[in-house]
Amino acid sequence: MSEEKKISIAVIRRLPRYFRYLYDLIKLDIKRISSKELSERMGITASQIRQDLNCFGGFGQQGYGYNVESLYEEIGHILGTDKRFNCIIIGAGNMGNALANYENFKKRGFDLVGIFDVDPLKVGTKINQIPVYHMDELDAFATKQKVDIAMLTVPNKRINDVAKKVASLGIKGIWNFSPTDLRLEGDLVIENVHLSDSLMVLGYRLREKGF
Amino acid sequence: MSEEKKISIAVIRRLPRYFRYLYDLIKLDIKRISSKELSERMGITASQIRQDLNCFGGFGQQGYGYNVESLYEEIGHILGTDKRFNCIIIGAGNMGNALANYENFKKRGFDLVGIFDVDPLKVGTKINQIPVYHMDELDAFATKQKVDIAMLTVPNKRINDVAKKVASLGIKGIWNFSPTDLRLEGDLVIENVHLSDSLMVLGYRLREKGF
DNA sequence: TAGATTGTTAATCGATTAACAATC
DNA sequence: TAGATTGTTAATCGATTAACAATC
Repeated sequence: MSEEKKISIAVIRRLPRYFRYLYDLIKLDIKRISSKELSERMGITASQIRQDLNCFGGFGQQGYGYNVESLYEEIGHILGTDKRFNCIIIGAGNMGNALANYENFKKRGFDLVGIFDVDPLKVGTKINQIPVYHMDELDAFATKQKVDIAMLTVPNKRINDVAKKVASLGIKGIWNFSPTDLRLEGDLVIENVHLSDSLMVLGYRLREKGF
Repeated sequence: MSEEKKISIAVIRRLPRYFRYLYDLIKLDIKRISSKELSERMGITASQIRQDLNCFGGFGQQGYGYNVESLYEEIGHILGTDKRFNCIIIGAGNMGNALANYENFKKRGFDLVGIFDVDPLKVGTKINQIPVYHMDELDAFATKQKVDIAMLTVPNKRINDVAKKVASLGIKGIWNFSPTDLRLEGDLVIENVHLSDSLMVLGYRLREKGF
């Protein structure tokens, strides 16, 4: 009966940022850091850093601060960079291409195992050494090989059908690049990357400032 | 001495989402909608919708609800979809390519006017009919033509220099695709799209659920 | 007019910040 | 030991939700 306190999504979304800053500190050969110093670098409060980290454990030491290397490893462990996920990309257009060529994902534990599209010109080719299959082959593929995450870069009008298909195959994670908010049965985990939304907010903030 | 109440960023970030849902309603030929109905579609509370919209004005009518078409236009106006921004892409790699081919941006008021890279094989070509210039030409380009937004898809190690350059040219908006958090002098507006962060959060949430 | 639904104020909730005792 | 800085509790702040009078 684990009595875990639920960690808020706001905290979780800050973890990759801590992870990045700690990595930079390692490269700068900095061995230890206080919440105060880190707060100045990151532009957040020291209080928030200590609160956030204490959701997961007492990684620091009074009077000393945090050991950069081991804190980096702890956060990496929390984020699961030591675990591996099998990923597929559905939609071999420009965005799918960009994702397939993004080398960092593998480093973070995300292995691209297949790319799917309906275009006969693309099917049978490879992108960054990963084969492009026809969508019709997805069922068989997902049966043979465990797929954890589907990265969806299909045209907006196809997104709902594709997402439904993905869910039906038991794939639990969706990284959605279409502007549509997916609403699916079951306990899937969906992360949206709404690029247009981000750009429109940029536009709003620019005009708000009078530019 | 305008006594405007400051609108929180949380509200602003929800606007594009309202905008999308209203567009869908128009396509469904729905003429009016109450905050209650909309809340059910969007999976948020009716209270929040009414609070959000009232930051900008009383767009509804008691006993009736909101006129879909005119609310869509109001939010579009707030988001500035009727204004135009000149944009450049710096970094003609896979992600730059994907952005250059993203047709939706123009529809939302964002005009791509140039692409910049340092690769001599790319300079002189066109991507989606937009010329690729050498980075050395950026100064002259920005002098001749007003540039509002720079979309940065350069390798991480070059991001700080490129951002500094962009800022020095008086470009006020940065859409940053590198994992680095930019810290710049002056009153720039920066929107970050940290893809790896998003993917790592997806990984965390998957493991949290036991997948 | 009666019913519906907004606009808006008040209550609640959660997240951030401040403070400080614990302790290295 | 004295100084520094954490871990953690308490206070504050802001965002979300509830409630309801205003009004179409």
